[in-house]
Amino acid sequence: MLSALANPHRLRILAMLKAEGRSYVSQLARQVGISRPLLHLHLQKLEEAGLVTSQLELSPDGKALNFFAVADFAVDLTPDLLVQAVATLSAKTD
Amino acid sequence: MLSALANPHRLRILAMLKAEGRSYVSQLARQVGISRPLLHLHLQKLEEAGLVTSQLELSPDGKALNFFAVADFAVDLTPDLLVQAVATLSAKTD
DNA sequence: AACATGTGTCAGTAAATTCTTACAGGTGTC
DNA sequence: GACACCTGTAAGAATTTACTGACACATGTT
Repeated sequence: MLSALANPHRLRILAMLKAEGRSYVSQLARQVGISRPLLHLHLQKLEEAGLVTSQLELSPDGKALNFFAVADFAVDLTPDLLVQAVATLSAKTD
Repeated sequence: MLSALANPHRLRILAMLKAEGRSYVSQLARQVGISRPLLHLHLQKLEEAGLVTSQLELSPDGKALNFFAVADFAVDLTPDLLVQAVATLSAKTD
């Protein structure tokens, strides 16, 4: 999840989605100013991290649009929380 | 700062420092189980991000030891905060 | 002097990410 | 059918990040 946030493009995508409320892939690509395949990749990572949600819909003229929106996350980033996170990742008995 | 946290080694370093209170480079390298030059690199990134602090001291037998400790940070990771962060990074007038 | 401890840095390589280009499929309109 | 939209994926290039091994320097002990 932290690696998903460690990228300017992805932060910009989140900001844009937050501003727009929701947007579909091609439109969002134009808004952010990056290619559609690249956006698709970033959206994948964001969705895997649970930071955005997708919802496939049909427009009035029958086209399939994949809408994305920011998930409602809230994490208190402190040293203590990171200690817990590390315990989760590695079950090493040093 | 987010990229500094987006790495298992660095999270482990923070966890170890939090557990030990403080530690110097060579000792910490042994504790975490990575090479000293590599640890040095990670500590650099952590310090640049303001997540750790360093303090050069002299041991009783005259050796210069560089002690590190975790900084007392607290960030509330929410969509709204990220929007602010993006505004800081890019002053683009779209 | 040779050794063990500590500090840092630099060059080259390995690996992971990021990005582009090209492809393949869908529906509706001219 | 050709075009305009939309969707996805996959291969290869380019870039960034991570890592190793060697070097240089310092102090105290054998």
